[in-house]
Amino acid sequence: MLVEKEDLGLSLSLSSSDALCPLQSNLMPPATLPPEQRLMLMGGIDVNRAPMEEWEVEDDAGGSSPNSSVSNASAGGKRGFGVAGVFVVGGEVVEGEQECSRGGSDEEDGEGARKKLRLSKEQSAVLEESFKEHNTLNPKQKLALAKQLNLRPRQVEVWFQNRRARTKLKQTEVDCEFLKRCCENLTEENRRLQKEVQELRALKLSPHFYMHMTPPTTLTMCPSCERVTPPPPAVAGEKRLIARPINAAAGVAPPWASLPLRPSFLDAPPQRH
DNA sequence: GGGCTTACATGATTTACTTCA
DNA sequence: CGTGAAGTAAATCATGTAAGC
Repeated sequence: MLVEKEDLGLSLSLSSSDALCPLQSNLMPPATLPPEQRLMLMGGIDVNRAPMEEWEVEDDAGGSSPNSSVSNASAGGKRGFGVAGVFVVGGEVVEGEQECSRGGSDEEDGEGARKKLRLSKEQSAVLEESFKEHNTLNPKQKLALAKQLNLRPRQVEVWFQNRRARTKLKQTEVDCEFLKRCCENLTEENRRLQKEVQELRALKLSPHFYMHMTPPTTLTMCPSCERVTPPPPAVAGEKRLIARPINAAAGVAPPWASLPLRPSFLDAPPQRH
């Protein structure tokens, strides 16, 4: 869904703008407005509305690890949880309680099958904002957010897990693109330098080479950057071999010049809490 | 216009691992 | 040091939606 890509700023396609701004991929603004179509489909109704009592009880420990399955939605079969409220089923608004279970389970096909929960625009926006502030949640924050959004803490937790995973995936693609471009530029640079070496060798074999060569004393090298400062401008008509900074010839930019800002792999690894 | 297929987005689950008390 | 709980990443599944035919 194209529009929802924008919602999360998580388009996995590597558009040129993505490649140019890799470090901002995590900071994409949340979508201000999802499509009207979606709004119509959702009917402006929060399909995930769940009674507060459910999660307030089930998340008593403040944590809901996927492995502590007794406390989460996977209890009782592969997945199953009741959601009371208003639902959109087959395009119709249905009111009441919906038994939510894995669609693939044997006993749940047909009308009783769980509709996939979709977070509302507002819920997604709040989660996005929260994710921008901190991409992990402590139990307190999780509970507060769940309460604010009328979701179960487990849903908030899952949302953050998925968001982290997909952000990382996106960043990995950006990093990959960065390295690819780096490789391409270095290959090009290598090709250019080899050509230059060939030309110099050809010149060296030429009998006039030393006559046209600038005395080495006119070249000064910066000790820090190891670049050679060119001598004063040549007299008009005079041809000289001039040492110059790499890539200064032919207006060739250095390999890194056209690359985006620091990719994520140059940053320090994230600290675990 | 409706049905079918396909691709994609995304919520949810499972498993393995790490950290910490 | 061994153990269990908690948290997370990674892989994967399942479902809803849009687009193309």
